[in-house]
Amino acid sequence: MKKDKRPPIFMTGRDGSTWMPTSYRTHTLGEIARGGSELIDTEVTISGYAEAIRGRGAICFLMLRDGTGHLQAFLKKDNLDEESFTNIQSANRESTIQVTGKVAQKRPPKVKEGEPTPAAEYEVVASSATILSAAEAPMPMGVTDKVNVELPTRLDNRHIDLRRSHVNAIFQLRGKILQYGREHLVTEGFGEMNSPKIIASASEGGTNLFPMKYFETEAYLSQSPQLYKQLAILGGLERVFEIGPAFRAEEHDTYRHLNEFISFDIEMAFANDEDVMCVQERMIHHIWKSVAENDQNLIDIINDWREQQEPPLNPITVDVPSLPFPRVEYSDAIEIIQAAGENITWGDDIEAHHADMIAAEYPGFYFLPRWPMSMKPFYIYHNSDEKGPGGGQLSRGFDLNYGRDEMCSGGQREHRTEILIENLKNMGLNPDDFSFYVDGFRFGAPPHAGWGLGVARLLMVLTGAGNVRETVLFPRDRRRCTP
RNA sequence: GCCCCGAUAGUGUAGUGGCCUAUCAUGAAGCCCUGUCGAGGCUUCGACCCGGAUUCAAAUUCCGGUCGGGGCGCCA
Repeated sequence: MKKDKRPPIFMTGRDGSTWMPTSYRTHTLGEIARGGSELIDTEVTISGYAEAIRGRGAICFLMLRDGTGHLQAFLKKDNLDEESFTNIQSANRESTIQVTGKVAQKRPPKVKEGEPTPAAEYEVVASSATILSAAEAPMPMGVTDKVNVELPTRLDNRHIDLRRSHVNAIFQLRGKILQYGREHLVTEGFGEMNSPKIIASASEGGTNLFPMKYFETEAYLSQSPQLYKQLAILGGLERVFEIGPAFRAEEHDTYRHLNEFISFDIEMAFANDEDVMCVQERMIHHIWKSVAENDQNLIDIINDWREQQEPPLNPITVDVPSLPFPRVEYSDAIEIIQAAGENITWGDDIEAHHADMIAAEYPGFYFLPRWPMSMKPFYIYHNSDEKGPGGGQLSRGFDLNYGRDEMCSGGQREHRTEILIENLKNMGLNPDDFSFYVDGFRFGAPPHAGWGLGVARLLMVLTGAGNVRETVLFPRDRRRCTP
């Protein structure tokens, strides 16, 4: 490609980041669209997807889209060779096209008398143009068409669905959530780790695992990094986090469950449940605050789309939650649900429709600490003097909810070996099966706590998505294993 | 595992036994116009999931199948 004559100025990416010019473009579309006045008469090379190709005469308007925005290229038959002109003019939408030409201000549209003239817009007047890759027609689904496309069709064609601005924005925001989350944990001294996803046995019990063949023996896909995070803590890493997949072989089919999901986990030594709840609320606060400060453009893109729906959806807003988040202890939650007229007793699970009742009093994020020990896994800690109203043993396990939906569960972990073994027995598990884990506690173990947060569910809250499949690029559910 | 629901052009839909040679939008093909502005105008193309049954007549009713959707249960 043509070498840019500019000194090394960097392209501007979509979020103010610097993108180095590449062999296929000297500028991004967003850069020219936003900073066109500085670039007038500059020769540029741009590349993108053809979003609309209009004009069948001696002129052609080519609307291009790349990862940073949209820009029109103006092609005039006289200005470039006839073959390229004809090819572009008859190209299908979504073909990828490269254009070289000079930046110019667009001719202002005709406005009715009395109406204000719109802000100046820019375009590239093509001197040459090439189809990099021709798109076939028709598309399996439209990118800019106004027809609604159903989720299964979108997921079957996710690579095309992702070209739609609001879908693209959701996944850019996902990256931001992880970035800001990491950023925050690092400032609190956490280090990133990875645990194995191939495991020899059910690490916790309680959920169905996907069996797999590991050479000659049977193995499973990991349901959670839980036990390995703890082993890292026992080994003295003090503060760790992991962002990685978890697999559950449950045949559920709801808007919030998937069989493969990304869990954002932490584990922290010399800490209890309250300590790690504080880490979590500070982290979520940091994520929301950072999105509000830096990424309103992505929220705006989603809102543009929501406004165009029929009927229009309410705009989403990034409301930075105030600290601390409410703590609604399990026993109090049961009372709230009972007061709402529901037949529930201490020891019952709090289901989604129950959570609605709590959410009515505590909109937004709230913690549900101090669940009954009987409802929590064997590795959750308890103080024997902490009892519920009927005398039931309380645990130091907690959930984080947003509205009706569980975002996270966590707790202080049992670090006392004898009690750990007792818990396993009480829950009908054989301690011998967990020796690799239990033995870790025999040689000194710090009290510790941690949690696991569903990234896609958090992204649902941030983007207003009504289905977790919206916030996972290639979701794996009961029926879907492709693409 | 349980309970509902659905399947019509590439996409999204209308359709409740004959008016269906199947609606509309979007799309695609072509033409006209045009420095266009989610451009506009005209023409054309393109579909009833599969098998069986009822009926003079089935996209429409019934049975079976396949595929899919929603909810619940289950689920650190």
